[in-house]
Amino acid sequence: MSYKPAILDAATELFAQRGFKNTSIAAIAKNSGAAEGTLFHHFRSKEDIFLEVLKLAKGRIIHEVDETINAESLNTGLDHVEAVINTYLYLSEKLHAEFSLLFRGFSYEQAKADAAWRNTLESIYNCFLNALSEGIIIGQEDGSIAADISPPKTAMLVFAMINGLVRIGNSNLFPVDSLYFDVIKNCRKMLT
Amino acid sequence: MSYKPAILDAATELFAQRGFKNTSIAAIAKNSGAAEGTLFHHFRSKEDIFLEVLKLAKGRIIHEVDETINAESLNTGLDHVEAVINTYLYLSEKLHAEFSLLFRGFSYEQAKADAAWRNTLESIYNCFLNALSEGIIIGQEDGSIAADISPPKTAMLVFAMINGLVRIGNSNLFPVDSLYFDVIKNCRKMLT
DNA sequence: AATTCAGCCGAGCAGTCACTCGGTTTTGAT
DNA sequence: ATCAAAACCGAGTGACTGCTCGGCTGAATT
Repeated sequence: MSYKPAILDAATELFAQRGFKNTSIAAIAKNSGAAEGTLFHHFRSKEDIFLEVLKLAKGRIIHEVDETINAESLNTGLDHVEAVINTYLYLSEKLHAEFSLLFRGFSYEQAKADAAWRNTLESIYNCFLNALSEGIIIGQEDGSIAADISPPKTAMLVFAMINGLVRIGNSNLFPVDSLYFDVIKNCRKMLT
Repeated sequence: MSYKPAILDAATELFAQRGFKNTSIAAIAKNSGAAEGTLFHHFRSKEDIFLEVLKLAKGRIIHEVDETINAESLNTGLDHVEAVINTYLYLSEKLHAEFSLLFRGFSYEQAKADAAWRNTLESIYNCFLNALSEGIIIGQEDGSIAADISPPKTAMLVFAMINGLVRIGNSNLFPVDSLYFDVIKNCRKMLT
């Protein structure tokens, strides 16, 4: 048995809670049960650990999105879009640590200089953006969504709203749980 | 003359660009022209510097909002809401450093345990949220905005969208400048 | 039994950090 | 000119950091 999974689990939780700079190798070692030296047997550097953690998060998020959206029987394109929104809000709680990771600035700093980071982040965002965009196109074909809107642009605006809302909730300044129903209502207004 | 303003200027820029943990006292000293010891003559700690920087940002943002919104001659409540949105998008570029500060996680961590931090952040957010809310109420009275929506809830959703959009732009993953016009269009759909 | 090697350990290293402190210089009121 | 306070300086300190390295362990292979 290897400590690798335990290290990644501990690192996921700590990076999500405290961020990259505030998480020490010593803390990951302690929380995973491994010795400090063991971390560097499995990973090249602390940044390497974060990247692996982010890639795992990407896998989990994309897997859940595929699972949830494809499982539902969706009649119209509008239903499709609403299912994506609900999935995002649902996952922000179910995969709380993974989403918190995405709210940390460190990954975006890395993405500016490193393609591996950039690709991983883009994959996660595109997973939602493309699903929204496709839903809008389907809706425009079946008439449930207005024909005069741009699918990618509107997808980005819908995503900005739900992403912004969850981020505000994550900051603990204002409660946003009670707004989850209103999000759907307002998006419907934007789309029809 | 005191180095205090130069220190706050340098710190604002550095904290905005690199974040709290990645900005060293040495760097602030160098960029401001003061010696390290001088920083601790004017401020109790590095965190104290950030808090003062944040309070300055709060003052600048609130001042600009008052200036910009009150200067315009607004006919309807809907015009009022749109003016707030435009102001937010405009200020996110004009006060770029101050807004970047708000996209850094550090302040929100501090806000969890310290009322001074929490109050400062809440003031900035409420400055926009209240302006949006008031605009919606005026609009409901003059008929330019639908009567069946909740002003504070809808204000929060509009804010989540514009805040989310600017944050996505700030992350450098997707370009969002071309969406600024669509934001207004979609908000109008939500409100009427 | 012998060999091998991935996994594991933790003391130690070199570097960085926020902050202190004893002192000098500048300022401004009398 | 005197003097006290405020401003300023920068070498030094102790705590912490990511990471290395030489050696130990145990299971699999031959």
